[in-house]
Amino acid sequence: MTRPDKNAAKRDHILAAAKALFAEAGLEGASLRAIAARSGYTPAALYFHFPSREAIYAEVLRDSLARLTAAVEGGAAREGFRGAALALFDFYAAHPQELALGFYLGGGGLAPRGLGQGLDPGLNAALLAALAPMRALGGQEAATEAFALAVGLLVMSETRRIRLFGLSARALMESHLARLPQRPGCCACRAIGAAR
Amino acid sequence: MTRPDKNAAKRDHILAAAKALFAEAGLEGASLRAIAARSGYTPAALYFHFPSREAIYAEVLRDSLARLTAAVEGGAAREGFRGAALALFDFYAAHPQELALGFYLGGGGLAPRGLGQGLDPGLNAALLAALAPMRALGGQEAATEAFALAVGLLVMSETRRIRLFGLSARALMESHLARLPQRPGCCACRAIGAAR
Amino acid sequence: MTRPDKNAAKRDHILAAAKALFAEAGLEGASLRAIAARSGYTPAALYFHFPSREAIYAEVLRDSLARLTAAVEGGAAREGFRGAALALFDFYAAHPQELALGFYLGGGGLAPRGLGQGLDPGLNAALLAALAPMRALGGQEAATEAFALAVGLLVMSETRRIRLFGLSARALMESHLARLPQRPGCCACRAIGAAR
Amino acid sequence: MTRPDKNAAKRDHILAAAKALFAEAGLEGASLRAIAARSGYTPAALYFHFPSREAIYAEVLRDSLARLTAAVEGGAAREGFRGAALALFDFYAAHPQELALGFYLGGGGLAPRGLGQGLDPGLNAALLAALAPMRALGGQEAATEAFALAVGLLVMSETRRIRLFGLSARALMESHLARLPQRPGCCACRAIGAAR
DNA sequence: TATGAATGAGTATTCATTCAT
DNA sequence: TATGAATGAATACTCATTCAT
Repeated sequence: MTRPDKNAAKRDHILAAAKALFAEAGLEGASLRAIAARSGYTPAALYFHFPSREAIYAEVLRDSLARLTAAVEGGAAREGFRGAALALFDFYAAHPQELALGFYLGGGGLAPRGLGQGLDPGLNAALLAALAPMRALGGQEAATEAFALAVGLLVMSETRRIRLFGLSARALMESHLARLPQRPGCCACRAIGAAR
Repeated sequence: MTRPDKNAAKRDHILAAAKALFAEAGLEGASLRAIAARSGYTPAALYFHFPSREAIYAEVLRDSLARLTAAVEGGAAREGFRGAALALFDFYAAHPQELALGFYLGGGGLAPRGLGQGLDPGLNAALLAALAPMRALGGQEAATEAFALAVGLLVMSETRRIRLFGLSARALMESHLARLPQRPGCCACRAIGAAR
Repeated sequence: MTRPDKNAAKRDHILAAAKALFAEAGLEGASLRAIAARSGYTPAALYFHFPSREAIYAEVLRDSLARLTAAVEGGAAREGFRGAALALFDFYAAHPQELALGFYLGGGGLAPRGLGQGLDPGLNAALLAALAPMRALGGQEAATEAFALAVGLLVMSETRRIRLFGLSARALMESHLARLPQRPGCCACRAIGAAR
Repeated sequence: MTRPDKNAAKRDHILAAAKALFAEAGLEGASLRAIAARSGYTPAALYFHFPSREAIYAEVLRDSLARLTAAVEGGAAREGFRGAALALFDFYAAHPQELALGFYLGGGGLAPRGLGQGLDPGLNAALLAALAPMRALGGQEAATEAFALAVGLLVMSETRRIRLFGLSARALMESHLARLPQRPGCCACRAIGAAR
C-alpha cells in the first residue's frame, strides 16, 4: 500500500492535468481519457483515485471556488463591497471555463441536476463561503444581485452577445457598483454605506 | 405532389420534437438521432426537411426569439420598460432551455462559436430586435443591464444556486426594476421617465 | 409523352454533368445525388433516364472510349504505331479519371466484376475498337504490351509512385517506343517496320 | 498483465481478418466495422490495437511489401533481373488486392493522396527497397519499365481486359524480359549483361 | 496500484434506391 | 416525366466505464 501523502500527490497531479485541460478546452475538452493521457495514466487508473469523471470535475470546481474565495476576500479588503464584486467579476472573466464549470453549463443547457449524486452540498457551501464577504458588506440582496449581474454579463461576454449592444461587460459592472451608494432611500445602499 | 402545408406540417412536427427534447434534456440531449426517433422518422429522413442538425437548432431558436419578441412587446405595451424586462424574465423562466439555446451553451462551456456557417448574423439580429423595446424605453445601458441581470438570475435559478441565498430570482428582478426610476441623477432613469 | 429527341437531349444533359463531376472528383465524387444536383434534377428523376448509377458510369465510359478512339486514330495517321501509342498515353494522362473508370479502379481495388450486369460486352468491344489501329500497325503483342505499359506508367504516375524512381512516365513510354524498331530479330519490330 | 506475445497474436488476428477482407472485397470492403466483425471484436476494440483504420491498412501493406521483398530477392538470386521481375509479377498475380492496396486504389479513382498522416514515406521506402534488386541488376530504367509493365498487365488481367487481346499477361511479361538482353545497342541491356 | 483489453452506446452525415403521387 | 418523401445500411471514431490480471 502506498503512503497516503504519496497518494495525495498523485491525485493532485491528475487534478492539475484536469485543470489545465479544462482551461484550454473547457468541459468537453477535458474528457476522462484526455485527463488520463495528460497525466500519464491509463483511463482505468483514474478510477482508483476518483470514483467517476464527475468527481474529478467536482474537485476542480472545489479548487476553483477556493481561489475565488481568496480573490473576493482580497478585493473586499482593498475596496469593500465594490472591490469584492469586481474581484469576483475579474476572476471569472479571467477563467471563463470555471464559470461554466461552476454552473455546469456544459453538457447542453442549463442543467438543474448539478453535479450528480450528492456532490453538490459541499460545493454549494463553498460557493456561499466565497460570496460571504459580499454578503457581509452589502447585504444579501445587493450581493446576490451583483453576483447575478456578473454572471449574466460574463455569459453575454463569453458568447460574444455583449458586442451586439456595443457595451463593455466590465464597464457595465462598474457602473452598476458605482451607482449603488448614491441611492439614499435604498436599504441596500445604507448597508453598503455603513460598511465603508 | 405533396401539398405544401402538409410539408410544413411535417417540418413543424419535427421541430416540435426538437423543442420538446431541448426542454427535457438540453442541447446535448437533442441529438439528430433523438429528434428523429421522437418524431417517428429515420435520421436520414430529417435531411430532407433540414440541411443539417444545426439548421434545426437555428429554426428552433428563430422561433423562440420570435415568441420572445412578442412577449417583450406585449410587456412594453402594458408596462413600459419594467413590463418589457419582466416579460423577458418570465419568458425565459418558463422556457429555460431556450435561454441555453439562445446562448448556445452546449458543447462544453461557454462557446463563442455560435451556430456555424453564417447562421448567427440573422439570429443575432433577431435577438437585438427582441430587445428593441427595452432599448427604446430605457436606453442601451439600462436595457443591457436588465438583460444581463435576467440572464444571470435565470442561470442561478435553473442551477438551483439562487436557493443558497434564500431569495427569489423574480423578486430580485422586480426590485431591480423598481429601483430604477427612483434615481434622479441617473441618465438612464431620465430616459425611462421621459418614455413613460 | 415527350419526343424521343427531347428525351435524348435530357440524357445528354445528365451525362454532361456526370462527366464534369467525374473529371473534377473521380468516381467517388460523381455520386448519383451529385450528378442529379449538378444537372438540375432530383436523384429519383435520373432513374427515368438510366436504370442505375452504374449505367450512367457505363455511358460515360462509352463516350470516353469514343474520344479515345478518335485520339488514337489521329495519332496513328500522324505517326503510325508510335503516334497511336503516344496518343493513347497522352489521352489518359490528360484524363486520368477516365482511366480509372475504364478499369473500374474505384470502389476499392481491382474489381474483377466489371461494371455490373452485362454492361461489359459492349464496352469491351469499344475498348478493342479504340486499340484497333495499334493492333493493325504493330501486331497484337506489341499493341498489348504498349497498352499495358501505358496503363502501368499512368497508374504509377497518378499515384505519385513514379517519383520514387526519379523518372518521367512519358519519357519512359517514349523510350520504349523508340527502342521497338531498332530490334532486328523481333517479329513485333518487323511488323512495325513494315507498317511504316 | 497480458503477455506481449498474446497481445501480438491478437494484433495478427485482426490483421489476418483485414487481409482476408482485402483479398475478398478490396479496400472498400475492408471497412473498420467489417474488420471488427470478421475478427470477432467490437469496432471500438480495434482502437486499442491500432490508432486508426489507416494504420491497419499501413500494417497490412507493410507486411505485403515485406513478403514482396523476399519474393523479389529470391527471384533475383535464382535468375537475376528476369527472375526478380517475374517474381514481382507472380507475387501480385497471386495477391492482386495487395497491388491495389500498394497503390491505394480505393476511394474512387487513382488517388494521389497516399495513406494520410505521414505513413507514406516509410511505405514508399519499403516499396523502393522491394525493387532494389531489380534496380541493381537492370538499372533504374529497365527496372521501372518492367515494374510498370507488370502493373499494367496485372491491372488488365484482373479486370479481365487482357482476355480481349487473346494473350496471357504472364506470357507477355516473359517475352518482354526475354527480349531485353538481345538488344545490343541498349545501355540497359549492357547493364543486365554485365550483372549476369 | 495500475494496466491492457473490451464494451455498448453514442456522434452527424452520405449513399443508392424505391414508391406513391 | 418528375418530384417529395422516406428508408436502411453504411462511414470512422469517441465516450465513460468495467474487469480480470
